[in-house]
Amino acid sequence: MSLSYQPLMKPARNKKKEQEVACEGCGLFALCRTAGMDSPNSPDFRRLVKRRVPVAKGEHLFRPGEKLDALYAVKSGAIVTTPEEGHEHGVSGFYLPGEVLGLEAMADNHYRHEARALTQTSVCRLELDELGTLGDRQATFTQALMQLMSHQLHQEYRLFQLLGTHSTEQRLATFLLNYANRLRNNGMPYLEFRLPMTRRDIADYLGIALETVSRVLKQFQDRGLLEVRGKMTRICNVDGLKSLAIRWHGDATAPSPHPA
Amino acid sequence: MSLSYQPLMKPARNKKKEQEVACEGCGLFALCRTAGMDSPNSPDFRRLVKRRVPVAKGEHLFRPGEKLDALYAVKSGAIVTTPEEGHEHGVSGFYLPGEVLGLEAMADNHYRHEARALTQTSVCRLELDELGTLGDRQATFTQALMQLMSHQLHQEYRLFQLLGTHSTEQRLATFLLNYANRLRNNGMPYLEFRLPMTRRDIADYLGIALETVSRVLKQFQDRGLLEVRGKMTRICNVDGLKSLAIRWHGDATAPSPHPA
DNA sequence: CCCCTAATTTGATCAATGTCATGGCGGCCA
DNA sequence: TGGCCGCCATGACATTGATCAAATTAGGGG
Repeated sequence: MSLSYQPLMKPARNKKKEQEVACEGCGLFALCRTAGMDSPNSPDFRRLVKRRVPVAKGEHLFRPGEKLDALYAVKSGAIVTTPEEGHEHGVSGFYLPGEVLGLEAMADNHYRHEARALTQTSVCRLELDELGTLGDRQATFTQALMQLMSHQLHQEYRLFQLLGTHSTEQRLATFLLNYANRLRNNGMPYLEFRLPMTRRDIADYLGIALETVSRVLKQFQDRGLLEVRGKMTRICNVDGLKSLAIRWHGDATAPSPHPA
Repeated sequence: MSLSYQPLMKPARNKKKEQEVACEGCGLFALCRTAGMDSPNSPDFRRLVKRRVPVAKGEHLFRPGEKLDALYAVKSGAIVTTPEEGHEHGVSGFYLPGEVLGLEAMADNHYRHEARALTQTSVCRLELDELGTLGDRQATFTQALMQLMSHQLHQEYRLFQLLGTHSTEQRLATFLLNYANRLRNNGMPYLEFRLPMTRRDIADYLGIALETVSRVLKQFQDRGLLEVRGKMTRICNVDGLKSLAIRWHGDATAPSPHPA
């Protein structure tokens, strides 16, 4: 492997400009477009979609049991969700720029999870109350929403396999590749990045002990697959990692979070 | 515990009359109703919904990559699905009467899994090609479909937690309770039942070794929680099992597979 | 009813990984 | 800049559960 690497730096101390995903790469794009994105400043559209709403680190998007009022798409930063009741097994998902939260709430109009910002984050809010104003575009909208849901459903099935059945090494390798690919889907740097969540979050998400996360990362590093310094992470040997990861049906590339 | 139990019998040798779920308990009910169930013999409805299609044991409903043409609801019997590629980690889901298959295929109009009958089974087929004939009921239909998908999405999130993070004992206890509750939702006997899948299927589904399934079941039996004889299973101590299972948000009752 | 095959049970062994304990580092605030 | 607190790394140890091997049982077809 090439040795032109810079050493992994501490994350910049200054206000880092957060990478923001373009609308075209966002899971809500099909919905926004239907909702009138062609004229993003029209009153109709602005009522339906609140763009770039800032969410401070640690702040909540929604909590379990709250009434569903909007779907969210992460624009920059990251969101973590934890399941309803017990904090016992903490983390049900990480949401990166372009990814959509809230779909599972549509069954009964109440959010199921707690959604919290892992860092300074901005999101777009799609106001479901305002759907009535869509008129004859509503059918198209519903169609797009359904595809989005079906897609997310399928993602779940796959993650599901991941967690149930595999070694810690496989889980972590898959997690890292999946993470990298999701960054890449947004046109962000994906071989060197900051993992915004704690080791404990990762451990809970993958269903392993947090010490094991540390150890396996270290081991990956010793094998030259990775460089890790705290939350900063660089993937040095993609193929090596891929060979450890669970074959994600044919390649290790995560599909983009938006359908079609 | 009461001792009025009959010993667990071998499943009857004679053609057992399969328990069939009523339409009202079926996940497709909202869709069928919209599609014109009020006159179930009308040509329109009969074109849209094929009822009680028999599927022989081992026969396939669909295979990965096939074009999505219909949603299925299990009417009696059981279906197992296995993920697309590798038979390596075999089982992604079991579907009991009233439960719906195929939703995850709507993202790109191709089935993702292989769906196979575990026993003599009958299903209802909802023909998606015929949706055009719905006319102005289509919006209602789409709405119901979306709720169904959201619900299933949420189910996935929960299973997900189950598999990732818990001991074999917890997984198996949760699996059994979940199974029992799904039977109960259909008004079927739910404390004594036949598990139609093999130990290997269960093991793959839960992400543990098949020998472990045997051992833990044995151990449950020794503790008086269960009686097991081959595939026949009787839950003797529900509360005991519940105390072992993962707290399935507040109670161990599985929600019915259909929304609202 | 018997036989054959596949499913299941059971036992022995051991590697993987969780748990507990401790020390160090880093980020954040005054 | 210094100190504090929470996150992280690492070591020792315990335990779970996978693997390998083999005996037993069940059930479907002739």
